[in-house]
Amino acid sequence: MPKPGPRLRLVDVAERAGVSLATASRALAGREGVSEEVANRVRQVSQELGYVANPYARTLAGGASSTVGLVVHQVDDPYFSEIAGGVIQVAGEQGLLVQICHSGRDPDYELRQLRHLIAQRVGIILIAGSGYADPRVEAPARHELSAYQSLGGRVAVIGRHFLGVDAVLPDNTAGGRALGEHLLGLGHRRIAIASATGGLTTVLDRLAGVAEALQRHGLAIEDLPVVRTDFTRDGGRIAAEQILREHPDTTAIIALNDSMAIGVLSTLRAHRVGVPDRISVVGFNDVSVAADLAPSLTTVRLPMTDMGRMVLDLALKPRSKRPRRRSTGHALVVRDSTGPVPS
Amino acid sequence: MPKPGPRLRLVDVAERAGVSLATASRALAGREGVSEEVANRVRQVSQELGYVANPYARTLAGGASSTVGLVVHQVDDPYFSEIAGGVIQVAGEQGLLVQICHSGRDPDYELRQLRHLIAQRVGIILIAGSGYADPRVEAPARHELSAYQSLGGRVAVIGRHFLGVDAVLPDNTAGGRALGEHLLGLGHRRIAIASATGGLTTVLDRLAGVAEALQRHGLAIEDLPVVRTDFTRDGGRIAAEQILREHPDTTAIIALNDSMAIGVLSTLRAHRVGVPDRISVVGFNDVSVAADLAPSLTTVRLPMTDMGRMVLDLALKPRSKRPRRRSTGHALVVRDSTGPVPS
DNA sequence: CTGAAAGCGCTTACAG
DNA sequence: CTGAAAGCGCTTACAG
Repeated sequence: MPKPGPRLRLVDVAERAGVSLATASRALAGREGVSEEVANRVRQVSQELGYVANPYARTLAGGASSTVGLVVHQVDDPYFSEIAGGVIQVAGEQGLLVQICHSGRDPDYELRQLRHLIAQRVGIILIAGSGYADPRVEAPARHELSAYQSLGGRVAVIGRHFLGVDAVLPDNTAGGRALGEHLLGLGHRRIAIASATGGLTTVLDRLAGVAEALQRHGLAIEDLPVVRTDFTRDGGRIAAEQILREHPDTTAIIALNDSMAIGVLSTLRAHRVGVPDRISVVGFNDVSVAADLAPSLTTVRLPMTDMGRMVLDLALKPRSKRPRRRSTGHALVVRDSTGPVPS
Repeated sequence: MPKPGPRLRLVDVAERAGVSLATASRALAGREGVSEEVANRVRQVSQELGYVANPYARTLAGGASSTVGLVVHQVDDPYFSEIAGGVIQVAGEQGLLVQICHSGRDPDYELRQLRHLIAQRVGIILIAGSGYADPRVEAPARHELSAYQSLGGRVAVIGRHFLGVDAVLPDNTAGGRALGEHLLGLGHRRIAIASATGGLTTVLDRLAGVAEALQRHGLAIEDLPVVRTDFTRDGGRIAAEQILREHPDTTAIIALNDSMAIGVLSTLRAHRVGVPDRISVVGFNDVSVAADLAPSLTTVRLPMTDMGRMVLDLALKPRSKRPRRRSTGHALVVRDSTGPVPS
């Protein structure tokens, strides 16, 4: 493994500016106790020389760590890559670097990644993946992160976690309700749900929203087929196959995210089932390709890029007494994959 | 910005193992000059205590930097997010952390990111975006990187660059040829090309491949309409609109990547132009959604995830006298978006 | 407001 | 094979 080489140091800047190391350090850090005049001179010299502090030395000496660790389930899932895009934007504006790692939707692996990030002394940790419905699953991570925070680390998450930290909360329940209302409004009653494993709060919340909508129409979600696979296109395919097989009279399928919806559409196409003529399909998230599918996908839009920006913004604020919460808002986007129930 | 807190230090491990700091350091680094017995004891103690070296101290002291910087045009472009996925996999296996930054397809911005990465003293720099056809565009980056390498940094890239570094070369020309042959074999002659700006080597190489195929059939690419927009869905839409307007007799459209092809398909659908009945469409890359479009997309598959793995593998090897080159291979994937020329 | 000095936690010549 | 010591490039009390 290579090592970084010699470069311009702070002493060089200090010498050129005719001040001591300490003064140069204070001037560049923008700390108090340096006359405006001297501070300006130092900054100017630093500029001219193109000085950039060695982050290893700075951090070791007790200064700020300028890197943020971002944990996603999988970067090549568009939901996460859009979030990552938002995080990277803000980081770029702030001169921070973003380290991305995968959790692979596995709490143990995620814990290991967290520990690695902490051991690497990143200054900020962002978790973008869904929380787990069972608080015990997150207990080890919670402890790890609270120790990290008590040492000055900052943590913020996307989704409903049991981590006791600042959070950006996607409008999952309201979005689920909107989807349910939309389909019910079109007359659908035989609705099937392509869901991911029940262990995730994202899944529970979206389902809860759907259940609310059903309830208003005197229906119970318990009476609907809910097929649990996972949040991928393959998961959607498997779910659709099962729904077609076991519930052939289904007129609408709610996929709990767009990837699954894509898999559902693909399977329906393979079976020559017309969408939305025979079955309407909805997704969740509005990943950018959703508009370009055929038929284009009715879904709930979550502002993923903004969510990425928001979560880093939260972490950039000093820690508050009680965890902050920010809701994302959502929008039902009606496209061509839904239509009135076939008569 | 938070600072990392106190943690287990190497002295603690050394004390517990009853050896000096120096010996402990050598033992854990696996260097020579420590008896097997002592080394094992130190490693064991380190394990038990869960010691992880402070990377800032280690790097500052002249040790290895264990972070790799990855520059992509845009993480939320599936081509790049799949590559990033591969890089992150290998990094995870090696205990390395990956810092991702955007170049935004802007050479100046890219240069700034590169400088930032170098200033941050990452040990490895990976560039995933296309090279520029004009070597002068990359000259500043080339100088920056060669200084970086002479100080021990490692660099590897994906694509045809003028950077004098190890490279993974996507099979762009051969892929373009395959696409051309496929369409020509189906009888198409009035082929239009939805291309990105000519400044990128990726574009030139893919076009060169198409040109070769045409030539074998006695045709010249100069006689075909080549619309230059950019490598996005919107670029594809704009190109398709222009092609429909100015070359209404076109029977096949080659989009130079899948994102553009998605835009092309979307526009053709909006105009109720049958695919492939009236116009065949092909893309390039085979991003995962390509198989799920309607109609599913005929395209050239590039092993993006593997490319990510390969490029980091290259960088992990010691620098060689002359830059290494690895070709990726490709595969023509024929799906439903192409068919015989309409009679 | 400014500077000399200690210290952050490692690695690596330099002695032995 | 092993250890004492210097040094990496910063920041931050501590004096003045």
